[in-house]
Amino acid sequence: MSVDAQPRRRDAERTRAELLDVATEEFAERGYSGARVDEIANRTRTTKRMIYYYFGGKEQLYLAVLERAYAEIRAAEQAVDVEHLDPVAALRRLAEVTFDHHEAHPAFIKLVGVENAQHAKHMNHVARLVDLNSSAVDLLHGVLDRGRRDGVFRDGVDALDVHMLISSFCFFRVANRHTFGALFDRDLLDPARRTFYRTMLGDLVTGYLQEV
Amino acid sequence: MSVDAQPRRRDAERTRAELLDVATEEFAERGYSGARVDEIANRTRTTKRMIYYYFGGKEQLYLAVLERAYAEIRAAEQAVDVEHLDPVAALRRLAEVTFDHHEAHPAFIKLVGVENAQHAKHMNHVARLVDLNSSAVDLLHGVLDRGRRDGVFRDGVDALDVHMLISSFCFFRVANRHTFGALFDRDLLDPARRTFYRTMLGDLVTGYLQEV
DNA sequence: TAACTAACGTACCAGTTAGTACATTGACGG
DNA sequence: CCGTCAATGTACTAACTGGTACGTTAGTTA
Repeated sequence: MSVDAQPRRRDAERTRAELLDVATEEFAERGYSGARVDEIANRTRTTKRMIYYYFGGKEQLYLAVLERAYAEIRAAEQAVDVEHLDPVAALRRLAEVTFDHHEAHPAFIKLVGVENAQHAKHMNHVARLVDLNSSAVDLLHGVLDRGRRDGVFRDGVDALDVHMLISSFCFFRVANRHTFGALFDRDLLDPARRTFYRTMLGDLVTGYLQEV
Repeated sequence: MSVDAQPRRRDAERTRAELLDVATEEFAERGYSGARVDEIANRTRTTKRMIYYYFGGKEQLYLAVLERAYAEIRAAEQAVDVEHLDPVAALRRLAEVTFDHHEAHPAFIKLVGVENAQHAKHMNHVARLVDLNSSAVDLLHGVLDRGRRDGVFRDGVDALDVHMLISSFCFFRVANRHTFGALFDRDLLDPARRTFYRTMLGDLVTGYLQEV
């Protein structure tokens, strides 16, 4: 049947990774209950049997997908060098990195939505995610502190609230793109408006930190 | 079997409404594919048969749920009297109404997420939603115009972008409550922080409209 | 009060889906 | 080159799930 009847090659790592890649797309696109293990398997070069062999079941596969997705985004954030920038520029930079990452990883955004739809019940089983994420806020905290000492930022602003502000803006733009587009006929991801929204976010955040 | 073997009462409107209510919860909680028609029916005083009798099927029931949810939120928004407030206060008021509504209607927020997960493909079949929603932005547009004439708001700010800003903040707080709580150990819906976030949103929006 | 119909209930079916029993094969150590 | 086992493939199944055929009943009207 198959034209390229390649002799079966064995590569545990590749099979595992391939399953994770396809499962990420599938869970992001169809949600947890909407995703089909058969469909995931069919889109790889291996079979459904391997999902159970490597992960144990649909739920554990989902968990592995979630864990890897979060690990990736936090790794990207950690790569940002913010020390050599003045506080205002550093804050803008952090906002922009989040902005860019959300735009570049829609599957991750969707997974966040999927996990929230399930009240984040799986996430609690992935304790190490907490460490990863708190480091993201630590970075922000440092910048705000520095800005306060320099007198360019006001007092009493919590880093976590700033993080929430940035995330909410970036998240909404990607996650609710479709209903927003349907209701208001505006594509929030239109490349022509990208720079504008990126700047708008920076203005918002720095503006908030400098309000009287 | 049934203790209260009440003689069967017939009430088409009530049966329909009950199905809609339960279906709203079910679709919001479990998503479109996660929701079960049997489960919806079991949680009402009627049977699955009635879903097909009144709505035609699972998909049409979902559509009816979506339509009603949107109609309700827009009706609430229209009730806001904004004319007698000065532009800054009016803007704050609009933001607060959105804030309150998001908090009071988590099921609606979840439905928005569910619909986006499906690329808003159902929403396009509900054309009249567009009218409802554009009126929400018209209100905002009027306030911004008035503020510009009074010289308290700067030029070049689009009402739809302000609407997006307000929505993103309110939406994130409700929709991503669970992952945010799991990762950062902060409940965004904690009543003790409610006033703070409500004020923060007002500060953000008015601050953005007054930036240099 | 008989006839009629909207409203409702029951029992079932066909297709789907997560999961598994069991057979097979490739690669590697000795 | 052979034994061994990790890795893989095939063929199922039990449970679920949306949908429906068909019968029944409450309320209304002639």
